[in-house]
This record gives sequence, structure tokens and C-alpha cells, in this order.
Amino acid sequence: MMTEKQNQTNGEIVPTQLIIKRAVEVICGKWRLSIIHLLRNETLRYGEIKRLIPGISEKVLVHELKQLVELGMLEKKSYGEIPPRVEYTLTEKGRTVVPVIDLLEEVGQAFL
Amino acid sequence: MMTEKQNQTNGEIVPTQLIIKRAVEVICGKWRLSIIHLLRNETLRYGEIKRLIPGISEKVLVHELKQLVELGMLEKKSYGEIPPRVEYTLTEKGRTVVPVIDLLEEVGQAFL
DNA sequence: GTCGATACTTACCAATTGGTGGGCAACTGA
DNA sequence: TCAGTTGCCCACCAATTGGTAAGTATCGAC
Repeated sequence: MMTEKQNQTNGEIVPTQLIIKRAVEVICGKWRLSIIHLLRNETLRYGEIKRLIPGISEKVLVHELKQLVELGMLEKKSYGEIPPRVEYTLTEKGRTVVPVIDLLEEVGQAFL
Repeated sequence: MMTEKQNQTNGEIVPTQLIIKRAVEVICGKWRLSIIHLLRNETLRYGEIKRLIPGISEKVLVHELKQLVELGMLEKKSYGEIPPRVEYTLTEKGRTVVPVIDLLEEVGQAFL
């Protein structure tokens, strides 16, 4: 039975459980997938994201955006204007989790 | 653009964001998917699960199992024996999240 | 000069999550 | 009599996560 996978960079064996736990770390958080879902087919400004996710606090939104950028899932573009204008775009890497969202949308129905 | 879905039971409109948030609630937790992954093709006793998930504390394991049973994802069968014997089996409902695990396994690779 | 707009930051707090280490019940076999 | 087995509970604690409400910087418009 196949329970482990090769990591292509160095051949190190990474057990399935570790990969799953890492994936859970990456996608979890109360609002994270909502943000990615929002950005799946448009670039949005900070304020637009905030308005489109009612209930999220600024502190958390800023924090999530920062982490998503660090993870390489979002690209942040600041125009040097005043008042500030900042845009967030989903990267290719971020786009890999879109199918997860679609699947979760199906699966989630059963648990409402 | 399709951003909402009909809930089949009463026709109530449930926005996509709510469904996603619910799905996240259901699958998240440090160990939850590991447990489901373990049980994907065999029934296991409590002690076996514990041994197969190194690092999990008893308190958390018991708690997770209880919640998974409540969610209808796991079935618990107690034989009235001493010392106790308790088996956990993945239900059909629980089986719906197996594809999520498989997808996360693919996606998670990129974030190791 | 003060207001509004925008994208944050900060201090403080509350709730949730997870971990540690012990205990317990009930029977069996030595 | 007494340790071993097994599934689970409990009190307590620490870390993480999330929320509230306020403040900041900079500009143009009135």
C-alpha cells in the first residue's frame, strides 16, 4: 500500500499525514478560503475585500493577507498614491487551492 | 455569475461563503483529517488509532472522535467487554470528505 | 484648518484549541 | 491480592486565534 510520497526536490520521504497536516495549516483559518474565493477571478483592493467579507475584522484581514502573500498565494501591489491604493491578486500557487474550495463547497452542503 | 446555491430541503438561499466556512469548520482541527484518512479503508479500535497517530493526546483524540460521531462521519461500536473494545468506522457521510483529503495531499506538496 | 478617504497598526481582551498528567472502572491471569 | 489491560474522564495550564476600538500617515477638497 502506498502511504508515502517522494518530495521531488531531495527525495526525502514525507509521510502522507505530514502533507495533510501542512495542507490543513495552509487552508484553515476562519476567513482564509473566503478571501481566496473572492480573488479567484478578479484583482481587488483592500477595501473591496473588506466590504465583500462582512464580519471580518480589519486586524484579521490584514494578518491573513500578509500570510497569504508570504505563502506565495497572493501578490500585493501598492501604487504609491495618496490616499493609498493596494491591490491583491491570486498567484498561480494560490490558484492551486481553488479546486479545494470547489470540492469543499460540494462537501459542505451535507453539513449545513 | 453563480454565487449562491439552493438548499434542497427548504429552498433557503445559502451563500457560497457560508458553505465554505461550514466546510472549513468541519474538516479543520489539527488531527481531524488524519483520523479520517486512517479510517478510510479499515475499521479500527480506539487504541489502534491512538498508536497510528503519534503525537496526539488522548484528550484531543477522544474529543475529535466524539465530534466526528456527532457529525455523522464516524460510527462507534462498543462491545460490552472487559477490557473494553470500541471500534470506529467511517460512515458514508464521512466518506464524502475522502476526496478532499486526496486533493489536499496533492495541493499540500507545494507548501512543504 | 478640518474633514474625508484609504490602508494599515496597536493595545488590550475573550474564546477556542490543544497539551499534561493523573484517575477510574471492571475484569483476567499470575 | 494485585498488576495489566483498555477506553475514557477531569482539572489545570499554555498557546493560538479572533475581536474591539482606537490611532496613524498623507493628500486634496471645502
